[in-house]
Amino acid sequence: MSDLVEATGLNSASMYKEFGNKEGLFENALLDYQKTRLEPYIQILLDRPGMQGIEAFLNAAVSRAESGDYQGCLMLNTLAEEHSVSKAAIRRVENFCVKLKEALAGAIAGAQKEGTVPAGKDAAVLADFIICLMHGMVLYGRVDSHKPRIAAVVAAVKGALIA
Amino acid sequence: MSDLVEATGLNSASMYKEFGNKEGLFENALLDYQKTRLEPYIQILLDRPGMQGIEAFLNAAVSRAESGDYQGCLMLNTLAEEHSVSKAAIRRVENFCVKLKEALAGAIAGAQKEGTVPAGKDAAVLADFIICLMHGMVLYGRVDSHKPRIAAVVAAVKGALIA
DNA sequence: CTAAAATTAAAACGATCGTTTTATTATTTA
DNA sequence: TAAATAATAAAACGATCGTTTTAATTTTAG
Repeated sequence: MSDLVEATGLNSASMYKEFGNKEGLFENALLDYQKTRLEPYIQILLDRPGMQGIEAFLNAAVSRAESGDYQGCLMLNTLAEEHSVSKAAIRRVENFCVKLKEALAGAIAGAQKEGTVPAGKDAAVLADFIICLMHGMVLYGRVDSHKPRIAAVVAAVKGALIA
Repeated sequence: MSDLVEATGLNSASMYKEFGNKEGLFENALLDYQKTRLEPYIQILLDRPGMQGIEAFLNAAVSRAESGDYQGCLMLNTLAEEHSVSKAAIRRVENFCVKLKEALAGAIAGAQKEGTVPAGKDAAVLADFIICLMHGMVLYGRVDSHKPRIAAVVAAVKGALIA
């Protein structure tokens, strides 16, 4: 909170009046982050539910992670530090993951209708696989710069989809 | 520290005498965890550097994660909560990941000599891919029970290896 | 312009945390 | 057994943290 007071120039009393407490403020920030930063990526999948949308989604996520000012994903960092955030914040992460998984599974199902993904595959399993890899990139990416790894991982995702 | 005093029945002064401070104690615990809990899995890869060893490694990791008393991996949870542990602890995680990656890449190279993995693949990239997925399972597994997912992810790993 | 409401700065609060100290008790060593 | 060493319980420390209060200042409304 003292960091926020310093960084925002706001008064602590003002923030407590607006958000109730530290947890409320964080939950509010996390929701805003989801709506403004993350849901546009989901929208790509909803707008183009097929292989084209999936590729656009992956490319957008990758170029985001590769951009110079990328500081990490607030949503997944919240999950990583699960035990020091509120239950409501974790529920928000879960809610987001479900949303993403549904959008991805829908796009994969669309790709199956197009014929770009084999019909025999389970779209939900593939979606989980992709999300699992994205989580892995967040966590394993902390070990050292994951930038050289991203391309290989994306290639693996596409390979898993079409193989 | 107060939790440890309660849980161990030891005196705080004794712990400070033995380990210096909280960080030192944690680093010691993490090293012990690596040596006793994690390195046996690496040893599987070193003992049998081929597809057989890789499968044994994956099966061991999976059955560990699926066992009822599994509480999560201290090594990867340390990475997840990066900002609240010491730099030395993070260095330990990095050191471990490098060790694991080398063992995995060596086993994959062995599998390539056997012919069970296509010779054209980059063993280091495949190793990174597997480790990335394991990290993902740790993090994404927090969203809800990942047990139903594990089998699918392992299948994806094997598919990526032999495809 | 004046009164009410909101915002601010700054201090203070109680709680917790990592750590140290003190005095006592148990263990080892010679 | 006596002396030295180690371990213990318990209190106390300074620092930090989330939060509230107080009093002054600014903004808004009538």
